[in-house]
Amino acid sequence: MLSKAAEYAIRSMVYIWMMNQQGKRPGYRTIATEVGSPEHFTAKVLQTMTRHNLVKAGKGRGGGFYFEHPEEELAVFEIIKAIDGEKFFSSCAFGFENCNCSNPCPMHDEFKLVRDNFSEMVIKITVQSMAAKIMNGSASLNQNKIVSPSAT
Amino acid sequence: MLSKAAEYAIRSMVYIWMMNQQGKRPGYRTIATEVGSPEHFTAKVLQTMTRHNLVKAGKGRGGGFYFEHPEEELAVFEIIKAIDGEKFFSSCAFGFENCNCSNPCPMHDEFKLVRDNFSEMVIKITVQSMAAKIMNGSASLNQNKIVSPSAT
DNA sequence: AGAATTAAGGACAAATTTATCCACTAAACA
DNA sequence: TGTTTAGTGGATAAATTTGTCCTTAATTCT
Repeated sequence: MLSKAAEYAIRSMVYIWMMNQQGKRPGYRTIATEVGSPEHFTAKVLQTMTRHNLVKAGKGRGGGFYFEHPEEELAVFEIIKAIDGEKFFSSCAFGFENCNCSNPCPMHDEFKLVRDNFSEMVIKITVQSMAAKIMNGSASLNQNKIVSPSAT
Repeated sequence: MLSKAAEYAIRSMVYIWMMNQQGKRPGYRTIATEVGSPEHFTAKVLQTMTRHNLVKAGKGRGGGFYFEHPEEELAVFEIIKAIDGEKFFSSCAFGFENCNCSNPCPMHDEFKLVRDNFSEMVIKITVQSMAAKIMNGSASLNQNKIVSPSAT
């Protein structure tokens, strides 16, 4: 499971990208509200994003977050690495510090498959591909925003 | 990534099973030393195991931990569930509380594959299958116990 | 029964992650 | 230049996970 920080980062980045498409640069308050994350913690997480140059931040009036090159695909992989480092992609289910083929834990081979599977997934999924799903209605950005047709 | 508690639990259970095969019932002190986990925390983790009836504990002299039915395969799945609950098997990478096919997050389909992959893995891997690997030398129980042929 | 041994359980402490607050800086605009 | 707006960075707090300690209960052996 990803950390809360990583989850918020991913959601925020998708939201920023979508708003940029509409010519808007959302601030962290708006972002937090829209993706359903704690405001100040989201600000911190976005600082990490800007420090890693995954997104730009403009200060002052008319500022907010934006992608310098929105057409360049940004993989979830990069976001996770910026927040949590590489640990997800090299961790051992048995808890070995240095689990590898030459000194494997008893789950190494099998767990490596799962891990590599996960890596492939987060490399393949991008901010753009997620935004596309949200925009065509096949996925949502914020769970609290369910549009129930039979709501009272 | 699993919690430390889950990692220690898995390692401990394999160790207990292997010692039982030799007619021994290790105590938590021995277990902690042998699997390289913090002594008292390991005791706590083993309490969880006994409460879930995954292993038995005998008090007093000659006591220690043991499997009542060592021939019954015990999947890692059961150990993880006892420690961390089901969250690993239903969690959402995007952070949705209730992510499902009818209201999916933008990573749902892909992440579900990874998750199911992981579930299959931990159902397939058992205490016995891991012990077998350790006993035939194709895996180790404790990373610090590397037997280097060229050691000084 | 008494001593020794071993797990159980509760209280507590340290470390990490998650979350909040505030003073500061940079930018835009009047 | 001054005011407003918006991100930055440091300090702090709350919550959770990880780890320790100590007393009690159960069991065995003498």
